[in-house]
Amino acid sequence: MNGIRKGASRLPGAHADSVHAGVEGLTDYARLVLDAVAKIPPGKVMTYGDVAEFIGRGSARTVGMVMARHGSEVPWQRVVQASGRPAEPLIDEALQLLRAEGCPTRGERVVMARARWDGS
DNA sequence: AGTATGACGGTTA
DNA sequence: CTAACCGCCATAC
Repeated sequence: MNGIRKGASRLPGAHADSVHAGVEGLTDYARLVLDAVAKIPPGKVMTYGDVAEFIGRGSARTVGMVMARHGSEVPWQRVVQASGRPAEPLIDEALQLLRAEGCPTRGERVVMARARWDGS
């Protein structure tokens, strides 16, 4: 329904789409990602791909980009790779935080079968 | 308009 | 298990 998407209802002078950012200088997409991550319950995790699917936009890659820039504002440790392993530069700290909140782990990875959150 | 990049994911070897 | 490849898509330039 409705074809209008961009253009219109935009302040004159603004470039367009996601630029101009409303809060914290975040793009609309970044807000969707961070909002989703903030909803993951303690002890549970979502993969980058899960988040993209959950918000219906982007991909695992694009979610990773948002997390790299603004992840510090949310429970970033609850977003892991599909393998259950936290992203490269954060493995140790992420595992430490996850174990502290009761997330099941084995070695350097989260036991996805038990900790993966479906968004319910 | 295009090109390059990246806290990814899945497949194949 | 590791490594290479390709698809993915918002952003930056």
